[in-house]
Amino acid sequence: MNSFAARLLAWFDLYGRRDLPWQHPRTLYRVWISEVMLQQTQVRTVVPYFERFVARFPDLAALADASIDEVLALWSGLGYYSRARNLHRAAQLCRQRGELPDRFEHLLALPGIGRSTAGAILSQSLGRRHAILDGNVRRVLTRFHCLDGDPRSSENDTRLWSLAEELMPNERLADYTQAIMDLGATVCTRTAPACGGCPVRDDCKAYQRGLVSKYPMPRARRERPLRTRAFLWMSDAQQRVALAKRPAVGIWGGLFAFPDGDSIADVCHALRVEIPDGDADVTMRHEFTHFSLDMQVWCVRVECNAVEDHGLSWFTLEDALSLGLPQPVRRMIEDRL
DNA sequence: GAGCCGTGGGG
DNA sequence: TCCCCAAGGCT
Repeated sequence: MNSFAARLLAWFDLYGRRDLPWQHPRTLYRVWISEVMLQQTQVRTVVPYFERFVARFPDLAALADASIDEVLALWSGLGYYSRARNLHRAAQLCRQRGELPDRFEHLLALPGIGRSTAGAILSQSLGRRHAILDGNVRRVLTRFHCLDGDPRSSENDTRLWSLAEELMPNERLADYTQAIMDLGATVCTRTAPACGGCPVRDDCKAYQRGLVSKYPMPRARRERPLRTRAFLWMSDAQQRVALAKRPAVGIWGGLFAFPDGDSIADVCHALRVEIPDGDADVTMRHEFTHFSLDMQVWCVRVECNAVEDHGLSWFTLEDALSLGLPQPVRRMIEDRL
């Protein structure tokens, strides 16, 4: 075994994380769910979602047989909702077999599973020898080799994948995969890395050169445009709220939200509702990765039979909270309760 | 291949 | 307040 892997595994035996919920039991299905939830999402955020999800869908058949609305409801608040739709689709594709495929190429062919996630699933659940390249590994190896430039560039991407493959041992692959992620998450952190506790610092080029804080170099930054969108919160006499299911593609795909449009006049015209006077009753800024959204919300009282047949459904506020809702919509409804 | 897709937390 | 980005993948 190469010394990198040996030192990392020895460190893992002392300091690695072994109490994560998807490690007990560490089945193909549960690791799959966890890996998809963990895409671009921190462990702390995922844990409660994972617990609820596998309690409701304990196996692949349960997930495949569920409705997409129920799947999205359990995903509500976690973000990147195409992950939930892909998870559901993949479960249905594997429904007849009753289990996920255990071959890398077949796993990779499923929606929502890329090279890194396929490798993580097989190495962690079955101990197969596949590398991963997530944000943690990317940061660790970028420092270890002092890779210059944007760590997400295609050039560095190719380098990092081959480095990840080279450093991989031939045994204890489940532990190794967990170990290199744990190192990135707990020692080789983005800010204030704890190099004093790093098992491979003697061979780390950035540490040797005193340049740990310089790596990874900043990504090419792109500006975040501001968009404005009008939302209409309609209440009827029983305090119920009208929500529309959003199209599957685009932001908040498949979730329930207040009907929206470029302007409040557009929204009201489409619903044949009288346009309210004045400015929005509530304005809130919601931040996405690639744009900021000013949500302008007008609240109106209407008779529910006046706006039916426009793809809207009426819910009590309590019932609405059990739907798949965008987080800001959930917050607004919670505040009103 | 560059843009799209959520949300939360740290500094 | 603002910037960064986290167990990435899809188009």
